[in-house]
Amino acid sequence: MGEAILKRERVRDHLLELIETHPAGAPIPAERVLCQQLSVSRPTVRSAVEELVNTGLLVRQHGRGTFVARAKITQEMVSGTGSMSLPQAGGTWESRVLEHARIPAGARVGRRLRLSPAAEIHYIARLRLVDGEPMALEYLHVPAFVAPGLTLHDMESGDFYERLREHGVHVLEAVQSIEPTVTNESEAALLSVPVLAPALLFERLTTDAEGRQVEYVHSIYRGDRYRIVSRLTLGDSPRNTVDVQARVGNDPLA
Amino acid sequence: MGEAILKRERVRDHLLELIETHPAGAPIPAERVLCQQLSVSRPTVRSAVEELVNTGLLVRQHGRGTFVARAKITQEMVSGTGSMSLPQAGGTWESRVLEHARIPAGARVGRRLRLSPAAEIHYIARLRLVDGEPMALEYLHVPAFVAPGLTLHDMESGDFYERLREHGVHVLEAVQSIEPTVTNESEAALLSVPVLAPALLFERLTTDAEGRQVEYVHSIYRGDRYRIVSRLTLGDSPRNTVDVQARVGNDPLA
DNA sequence: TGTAGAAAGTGGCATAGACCACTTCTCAGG
DNA sequence: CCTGAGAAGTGGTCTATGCCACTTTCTACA
Repeated sequence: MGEAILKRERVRDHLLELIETHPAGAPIPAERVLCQQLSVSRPTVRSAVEELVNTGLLVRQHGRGTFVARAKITQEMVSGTGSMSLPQAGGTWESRVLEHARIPAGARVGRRLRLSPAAEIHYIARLRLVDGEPMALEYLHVPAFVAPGLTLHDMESGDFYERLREHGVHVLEAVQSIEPTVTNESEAALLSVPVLAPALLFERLTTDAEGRQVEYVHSIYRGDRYRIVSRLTLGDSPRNTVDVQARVGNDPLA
Repeated sequence: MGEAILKRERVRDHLLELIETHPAGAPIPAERVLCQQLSVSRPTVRSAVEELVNTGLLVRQHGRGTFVARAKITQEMVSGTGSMSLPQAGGTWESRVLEHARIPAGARVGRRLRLSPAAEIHYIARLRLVDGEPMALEYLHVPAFVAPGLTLHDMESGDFYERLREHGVHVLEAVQSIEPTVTNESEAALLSVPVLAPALLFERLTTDAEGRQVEYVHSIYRGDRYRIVSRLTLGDSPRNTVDVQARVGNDPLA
């Protein structure tokens, strides 16, 4: 086991050296070149490269080449107490509303929001993009009583939480669940990734100072672009933060 | 894009059907058989199977065959307030102590525990196994003042938190960070997985009722065996839970 | 009757080659 | 000077084939 008998491992180790000695965004030799250098076949090289692409260390681009993945950017999604900012990474975020309706909560959402299934809620599904590239799907559910006159524009704009505060709703946040998952067909289509691509699912239940559930969010984030770090720090100053480390953009060059 | 032109995708879809129609643990046709049935080459079949193995839907066993992965078992790791149980999944857990010492906290750990770098702590590194199979690495750091007379046996046994309570330390728990990572060389060796295998890293900082940090834990869990679901529920009854969904054992049969 | 060994079936690794799709660059023609 | 066509280079997919390693089963011998 000590020696690297497998050619595939030998190739992988060679690639790891290249990755360590090259700056982010630098190209590595073409697959056919690596074949000659290491005296292995192309499928073997491709297999090794694929492994490192899956772990996020390399990036492949069709007619261009293979590159060392760029460093990840840390962004803060939720910060401080009672104030929330929308996730923003090193790029231009925009939202595209896919669906918007005022509907009964239903069993699943009603249970989470502690409403009867017949209670009315605002429902909005939106696609979030960075620099025009799909990044996440968000499904928001807000009880109608929280914001009776909520408009589409209110939910679309980043000022949603400020609007709530104007209504006397002081939000406290609870990240309820974060888990790795894979995309289903519709999610894959909307996010422009393959079916079964790794993704991150989170459910967030937002509570106000009086213990009322004021928002339930269900999100699917592209796993090839995001890493989740969830922090809950108790102690002197209560504070919840969720950092999303994102690698943004297809351009491997700085 | 609508049609499945790629053979690889056709094979994958066929496999997904098999997975849905077969119970967990059931074998799927041999690779060479699938080649004939679907009129594709073996590398193509292998590529599709590999994708589903990576996403955890299939399990391969060398001389035996390929099987539908068994359902995941949900286990509760932390439950209730002020009481903590060690993670236990559908199997026999045991701990193997790798290292144990009373040492200065150092800069990194000291900062987390709010101690001076020179302050003494108990340090213990242990390997956790399920049914004899390595599952996780845990690195515990406990300030010496919390439990002056702490013995190796205390830390090894599951009664650690009860022991603390006897000392008048009422623990409150905060899951600080959960993130996907990959194994480095030493971790891979200890966990019996390949280098760069997917893994879950968490850091846990335990705080008592007076706001003192009483424990800092740094853990590496095998990503091929675990899924993390972190829950923080505010509301009527404050309660933190962390569920670990584990698939245990190599035996795909019930 | 019991056991050792062969045989068959499985996944694991690797090769050589072909063709396609996409990107970039170059160079000739306007 | 600009533009467009083509060449060259890249990764993407697939085939056909061979051999190895591991597991299970069955057979033949003691």
